[in-house]
Amino acid sequence: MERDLSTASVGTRKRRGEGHTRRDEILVAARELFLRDGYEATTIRRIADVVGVSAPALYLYFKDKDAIMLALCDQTFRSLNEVMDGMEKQQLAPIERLRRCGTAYIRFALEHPRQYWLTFMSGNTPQEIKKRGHKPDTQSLDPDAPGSQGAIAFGRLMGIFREIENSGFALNYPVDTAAELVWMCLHGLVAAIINNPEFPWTRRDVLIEGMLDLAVRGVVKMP
Amino acid sequence: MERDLSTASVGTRKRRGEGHTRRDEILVAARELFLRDGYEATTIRRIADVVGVSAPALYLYFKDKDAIMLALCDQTFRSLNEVMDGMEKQQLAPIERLRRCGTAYIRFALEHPRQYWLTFMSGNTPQEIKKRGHKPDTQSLDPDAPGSQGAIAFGRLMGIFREIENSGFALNYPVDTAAELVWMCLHGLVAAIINNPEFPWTRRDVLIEGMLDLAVRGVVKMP
DNA sequence: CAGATAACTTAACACCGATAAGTTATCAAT
DNA sequence: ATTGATAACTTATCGGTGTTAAGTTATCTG
Repeated sequence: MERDLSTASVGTRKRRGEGHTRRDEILVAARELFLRDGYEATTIRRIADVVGVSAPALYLYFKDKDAIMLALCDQTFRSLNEVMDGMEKQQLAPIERLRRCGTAYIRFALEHPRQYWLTFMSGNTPQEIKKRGHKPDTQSLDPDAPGSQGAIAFGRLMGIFREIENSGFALNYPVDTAAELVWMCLHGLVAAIINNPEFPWTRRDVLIEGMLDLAVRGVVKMP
Repeated sequence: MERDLSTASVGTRKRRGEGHTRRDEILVAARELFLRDGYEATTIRRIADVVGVSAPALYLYFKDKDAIMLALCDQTFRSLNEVMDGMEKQQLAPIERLRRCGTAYIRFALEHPRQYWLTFMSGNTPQEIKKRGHKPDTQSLDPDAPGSQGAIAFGRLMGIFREIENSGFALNYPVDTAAELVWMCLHGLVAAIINNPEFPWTRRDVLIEGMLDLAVRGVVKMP
């Protein structure tokens, strides 16, 4: 019924050193299925079917189902970080940068709701992310450690607030508090939408713009 | 190892008209297990064990596992609504009422974090809650219909904004959008704290007060 | 050509939510 | 007091899940 996710050259066993290519095939298949059918409905066996391999074979490359999801999250957030990188290279007034980064953050979350849910809302967030403080020493994180990309993205958002402070804007709160409040606003928006996608929210773009206005206006003292 | 959730008089079959008491027993047991072990780890069989009946017996009282969850969510909402009711009886300036309701909401969430998580953040919220619209005509809802309590709670929030508008304040957004934005702010705050309790947040009371300020100031046009 | 071993498969386990079909206790009416 | 209906259950089972153990096969190295 949906056997169109077929991979080229099925039934072939990988040669000696080529296991990692199979790993990549698994990730490609898993991403497709997770996005199409959701986490619960995507089973190990189905992923294996698409790859063209038996179910236990996946355990050669991943510890368990969650590890596959985690790897996908990392890939996803890596791309968010690239977007943020691009934003950081542009020369912008810091407030404008905040708005754009906020928009990018929200957009990204809404475009990858499951990954966002898993890394920021599941409560199963790997401890490495949780314990690692914010003011997160972006440099000190191993960017290849699974689960670290989410923390890096988060840290980058926080960095913008330091920049705002350094460029002489008056804030209604200490930077830390301001950053936390604004992030909580953005997170609240995407969390609500992601968790209740069928809810008849008012127009999404209005909500996004409104929340950004509300957050910036609430935190930055406007002259 | 944890057989201390035992119900009094196990092994007894209910008399003819008393099925509903069994239903309540199931809900008590389910709540305890869901809160302690989470949604996935709480199985039909385990609930049945605690209640002291066989697993299929639960299907006499609930359509499926989600229906149990739905009933529990409703109970939680109901108690939140009772708190809100108390707030509505006091005569207050509408903006002050908004602030107090917000505070009550946050306090409720932080005092019952697991229940809050289960109801608002688990992602397992049954579909009936999701589908039910807001703009909910509070009167026209049957408060006993499963899933209606959430809509009632939301409707109450919108009512406050209508009240604010009627008493001569201008809003930056239509009432429904305003209500959504403010709720998202509050939800973002409690969601962040609940999900990352170990995170080195700045002072909690400052965050709460700050978020309320930010939300009210962002939505109500101040003269 | 002979191990060694990476890359797999088959079989199975313990569990899950859910259903079908049978059983038992309790009631109302005779 | 007996009967019959039926509410309140139980047992057996289904098709599925994630995961593991143990065996197989193909490829590379010496």
